[in-house]
Amino acid sequence: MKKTSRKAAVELPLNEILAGDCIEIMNSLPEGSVDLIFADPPYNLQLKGDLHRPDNSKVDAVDDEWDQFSSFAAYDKFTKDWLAAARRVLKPNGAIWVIGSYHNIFRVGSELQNQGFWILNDVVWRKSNPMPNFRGKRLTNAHETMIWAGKNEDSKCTFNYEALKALNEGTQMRSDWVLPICNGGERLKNEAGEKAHPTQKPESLLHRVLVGATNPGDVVLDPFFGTGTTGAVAKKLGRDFIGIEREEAYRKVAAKRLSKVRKFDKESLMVSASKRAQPRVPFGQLVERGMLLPGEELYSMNMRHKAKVRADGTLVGGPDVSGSIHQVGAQLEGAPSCNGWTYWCYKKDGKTVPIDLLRQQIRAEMN
Amino acid sequence: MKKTSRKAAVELPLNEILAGDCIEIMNSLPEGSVDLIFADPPYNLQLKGDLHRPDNSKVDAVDDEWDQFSSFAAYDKFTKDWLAAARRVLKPNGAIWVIGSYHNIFRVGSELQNQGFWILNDVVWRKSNPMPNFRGKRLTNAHETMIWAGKNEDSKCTFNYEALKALNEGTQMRSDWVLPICNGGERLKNEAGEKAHPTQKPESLLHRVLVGATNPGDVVLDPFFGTGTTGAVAKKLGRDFIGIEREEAYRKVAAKRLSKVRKFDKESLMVSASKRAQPRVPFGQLVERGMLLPGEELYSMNMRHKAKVRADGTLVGGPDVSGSIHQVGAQLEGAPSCNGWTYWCYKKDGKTVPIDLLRQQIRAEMN
DNA sequence: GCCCAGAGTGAATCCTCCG
DNA sequence: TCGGAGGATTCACTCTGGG
Repeated sequence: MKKTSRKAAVELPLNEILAGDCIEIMNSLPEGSVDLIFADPPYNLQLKGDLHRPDNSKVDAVDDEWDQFSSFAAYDKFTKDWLAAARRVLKPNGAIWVIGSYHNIFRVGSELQNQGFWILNDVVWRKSNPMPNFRGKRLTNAHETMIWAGKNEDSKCTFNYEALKALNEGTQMRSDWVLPICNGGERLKNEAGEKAHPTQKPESLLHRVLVGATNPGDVVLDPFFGTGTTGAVAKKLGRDFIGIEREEAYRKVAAKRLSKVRKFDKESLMVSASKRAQPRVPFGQLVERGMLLPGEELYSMNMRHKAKVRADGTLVGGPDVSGSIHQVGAQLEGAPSCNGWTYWCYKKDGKTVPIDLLRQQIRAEMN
Repeated sequence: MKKTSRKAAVELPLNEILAGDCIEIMNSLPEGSVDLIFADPPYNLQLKGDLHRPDNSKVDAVDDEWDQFSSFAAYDKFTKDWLAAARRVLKPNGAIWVIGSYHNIFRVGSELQNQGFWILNDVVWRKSNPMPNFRGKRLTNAHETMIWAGKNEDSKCTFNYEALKALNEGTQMRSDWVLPICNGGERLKNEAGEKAHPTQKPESLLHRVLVGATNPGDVVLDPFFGTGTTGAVAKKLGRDFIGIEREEAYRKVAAKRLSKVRKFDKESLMVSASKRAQPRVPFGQLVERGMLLPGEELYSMNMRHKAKVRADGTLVGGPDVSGSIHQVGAQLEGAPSCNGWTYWCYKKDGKTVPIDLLRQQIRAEMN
């Protein structure tokens, strides 16, 4: 761990719910100290009158005071201010996720781009059990949109490709996620038995976000903490969280919820890693260690080319064709690049085997 | 039919492809004369270097001159101008559909709202066969977003609720549509056998839009006509169209295409109706949804082996034994393959129950 | 004519370390 | 900071050609 991050960690109020306005509080936190922000800002819903189901029961609409904005201009100013404060507390390689609906997400997305955030993906949360459209005047509003953006164009954001691929049973995770809405036992109730928050997000959604975009020990900030879904999942997954919430009622519910959450054991938090994380093995080492001999011939995967190993770990593939395993492979194939480890094979007991097997052998010994 | 609409219909250049800049041409058309606009504007992709597939083949990038803008400001001005012209030609109860990706859709959506359009839904086109993310650095970009908006807040826009419900096998049409991308025989080629347009949209998509948002005899305008998918589907469905296209090559391809289209040609309908598949449930979803917890132990059917669940939906069955439920099962049994769904059980109230039960639960929810 | 293996391809903001 | 080299990375579908 680097000294700077250790220092920041000491100053940060970790695993707490901070009371107050998120813009003021974020501005009071040290600059560049947070790995990830997950934000579920007010949606600026402009509902006209009450909405009734066909049986005349009233739909419990999102009409709380905090969700009323007089105009797009006011909402835009609010968005601009909290995004700027959020950007300030992010580490240079930090990222942000914002969730919204068509009422607000276009304003948010535009402002993200205006401030220099770099959009990595927009992600659709496809609700498997949405509320139907009772009036039959529109399509069933069955999804919400999340924007995933880096602090800058060149931010090296965390992306656990292999872990998300594993979550999706071996094929790349797509930008559309099918997950149920939060209800049943997971949906928090207040003392009166009503839902404690109008837009509580499901933990499954946050699980995927945090597994994919953070590592254990990372600091995750949620400026609109609500009932604390972000904090609950962060705690379970061994990430630190900072929650900011203005409403006392929500803070109370969230605090109670978090006190009951336990972290998963360490082994289960390990996640499938990519090859990129493994130590580099120079091809020359195979020759030095006698696994391949100078003068020995290698064959291309497709058996169309061959090349000879030299004592210094380079290959010769013909007149004027020599260099690293990658360079010679690329040159023979007329390709811009080539992974020599998977391209070249050697003869072993009459069979042709990729040289990558020898690298794996060395890597195994290193553990 | 009202007198005004009869008059406008006479003056309008119906079922033609107009050559030139869409802003100028729209401004030359009579005000308030069009029922629906479908627009597929440039996305402003801002691609940098080349991209290669893992097999070293080069991805044919969308690098056409018409998609180049010098800045967000330039793109915003373009958006503002064409949307204003579009709004002028719309009837008071007219509506617009705009399709885009995260590169441009937030700019478009904001400007729609700024000009007074009233968003009715955002609709996600979930591609059943998208291009993967070849470098494994992001999520597969598997969807595009359409915005459906009325000219005003109080526009009475056409919405054929029952027709869409029928297209969706009797249940309300949702805001996410699963449809394949345009390829195969539908994809138009030029004389050289290359794709005639880099971003041709599938007819199935337009079929749903026009069935849901127009009536026979309505006038549909497409200011970025391209190869004329909007016109082709409009003609099949007995709607009138107005196409505007700047590039002569596209106009020629579109004209040829349209000459072959016959009214009530039902091909595109078949595609959208027939696309139904048993949803795949990844094991990882059981973990995300908290049906199984990271750290929890699973037991083999025969009770000879056990394994621990990890946060990314993989199992650990011992040192150097980890991977999917299927892989770990196969490895522990020394078998070439294994159906993890029926092989693994979990403890529930003291009894061991196959995890497949949990999958069935999820599938049941999806219907 | 049928089947199967292999090649081709799609709106994409797609690498990282070391010197 | 920049340039060069190492080397990691793909899903669903269509079409073509050979047997």
